[in-house]
Amino acid sequence: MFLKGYLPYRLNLLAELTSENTQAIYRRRHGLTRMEWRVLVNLSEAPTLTASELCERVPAHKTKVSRALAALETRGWVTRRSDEADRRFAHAALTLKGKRAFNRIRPEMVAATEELLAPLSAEDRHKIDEGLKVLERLFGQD
Amino acid sequence: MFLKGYLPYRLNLLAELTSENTQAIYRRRHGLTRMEWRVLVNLSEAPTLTASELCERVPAHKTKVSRALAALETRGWVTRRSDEADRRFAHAALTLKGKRAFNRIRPEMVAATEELLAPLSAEDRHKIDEGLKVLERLFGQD
DNA sequence: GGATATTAGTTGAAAATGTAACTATCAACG
DNA sequence: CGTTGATAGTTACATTTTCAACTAATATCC
Repeated sequence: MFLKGYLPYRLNLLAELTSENTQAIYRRRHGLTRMEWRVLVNLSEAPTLTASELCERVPAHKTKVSRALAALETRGWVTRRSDEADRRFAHAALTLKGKRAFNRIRPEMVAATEELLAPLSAEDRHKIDEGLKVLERLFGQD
Repeated sequence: MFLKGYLPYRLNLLAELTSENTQAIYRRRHGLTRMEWRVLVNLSEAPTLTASELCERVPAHKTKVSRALAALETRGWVTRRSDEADRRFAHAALTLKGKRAFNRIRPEMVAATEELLAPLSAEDRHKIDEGLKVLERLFGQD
C-alpha cells in the first residue's frame, strides 16, 4: 500500500478526522468558516494585526484573510483602522463583542478536543507531541 | 498562545505545509485535483473498486468520489462497468493509460516528499511515525 | 519632481466543495 | 406481484476557495 505510509496523505487524513469534531462547533454552532475562526484566534493573541501579519500567522493567502476580516467586521467582532503613517496598512483588532465571542467559543473547542483525546495515555500524547514537534521544526514553525 | 498547542490546528497546519510541494505536482503539472489523485492511487492498488469502496478507502464523501471518477473517466484514465448481478454498482478500474499516468506521477510525488524529509534523521522520522501511529489507532485507521 | 516599480489589500470570475434532493435499482414483506 | 424501504450513485444549488486582475498608497531612481 502506497498511501498508508505516505506522509502528506497521513497528515491530511488525520487533520481531516481531527477537525470533524471541532468544525461542528465553529461552523454550525457559531456560523464561522475555518478561516474566520483562525483569524479570530490570532486576533485574540495580539492587540492589533494587519492583514499581512495575519497571512503569516494564520497562515493563509491574503484573499482568504481579507474575506474573513470583512465577514468578522460585518458581524461586529472586528474593527479596522488604517495606519496613520502608511495608509496601505489596516490594523485589525477584536471588538469587545469579538473578545466575548472568542471567550465563549474557545472553551467549547478545547473541550471537544479533550474529549477526542480522552482515550489516550500520557505516553501516547507525548508521542504525538514529539512527532509533531519534529515536523514543526522542519518547517520552522516552532 | 492558544493555537500553538492545539492539536487540530497543529495537524492542519502541518498537513497544509507538507502538501504544498506535492500539490504542485498533481495539480499544476498533471491537472488533477487532490480527490482525483487520491482516487487514482486507490484504484492503482486494486483491480476494480466501486464508488462506495472508494468512499471508504479514500476516504471521502460520495459526491467527491463521483465527480473525481467522472473526471478521470473523461480523461480516459478510468473505465466503469456496471455490475451484472446488481446494476446499482459500477466497478471502476484504471485503463492502461491511467496506469501509465500513475506510474509517471507516483515517483515524482515520492521524490518531492523525500526531498522534503531529507533533513531529518532516522530518529526524527521514527518519532513522526510513532506520533502519527498513535493518532491512526485512535481513529481506527491502522 | 515624475515615471516606474513595490506593497497592502480588495474584487470578480472560475473551480472545487458541501448539502440535499434526486434517479435507478434492488430487497423485503404483505 | 406491488408497495414500501433501503442502497449506489448522480445532479443541482449554495458556499468556499483559488487565481488573476485590480485599486490605492508608498518607495525608488533618474
